[in-house]
Amino acid sequence: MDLEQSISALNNPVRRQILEWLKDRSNFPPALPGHEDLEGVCVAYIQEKAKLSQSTISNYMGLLKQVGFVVSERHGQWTFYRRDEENIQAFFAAMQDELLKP
Amino acid sequence: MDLEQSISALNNPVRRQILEWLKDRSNFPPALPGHEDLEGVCVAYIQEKAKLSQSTISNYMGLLKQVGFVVSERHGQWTFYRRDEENIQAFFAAMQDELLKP
DNA sequence: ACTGTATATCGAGATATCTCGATTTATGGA
DNA sequence: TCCATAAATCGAGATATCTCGATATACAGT
Repeated sequence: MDLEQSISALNNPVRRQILEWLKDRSNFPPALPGHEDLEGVCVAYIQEKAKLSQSTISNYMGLLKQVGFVVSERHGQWTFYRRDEENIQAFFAAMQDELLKP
Repeated sequence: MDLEQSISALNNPVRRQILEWLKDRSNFPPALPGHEDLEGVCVAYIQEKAKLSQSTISNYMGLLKQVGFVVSERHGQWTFYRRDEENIQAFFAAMQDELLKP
């Protein structure tokens, strides 16, 4: 749990927005045939919604993954990203521990 | 409550450290004669502890004030800063509202 | 093996943040 | 009024972040 990097990862409105979107799979288009039972969302769907370049979104997802806010799973040519609720909560716990009194 | 700016303000280890220090007045030297009953800590004390330049710390305190994490009170030539617990908690509430599921 | 699609990585220009020293402003005391 | 001290503001160089297009890699189907 690297607070420094975690805060940095959240210090960007699009990355925060992506984390919000990932709360609910239905924020994205339906899964392609064969992907129905896979958790997570592929990069292309996220990119389409965020309207930033593919490389930017891939980079963003890498950052979010690095600090543990999301996990990725590769299936064929697709990488599926989903939130890691436990780590997100751990971040809040650490943050509050540092910043809230006492 | 501007989340964007608030996160930005926290995206710096020294500023977070200052907020931690301000939890407890005893992290700083004793108040000067005449200041004993004033809440908060003057910029010079914070600067001394943070070991950064006067202008940097003044700037930092300005940022923290702008997002409401601290309030300032002027007494003579001194500006005393102290935490605004209510706003800090409001920040966490907003943050959790945006980032925690559901 | 070849082609096409999805993602990751690289390199770079534009923009923002960090931090400083110098200067300015505000205040208090002699 | 003049000087000293505390804090705020200004201007700038160094460093980091943002975001892109181009390229590389991984995989699937023909």
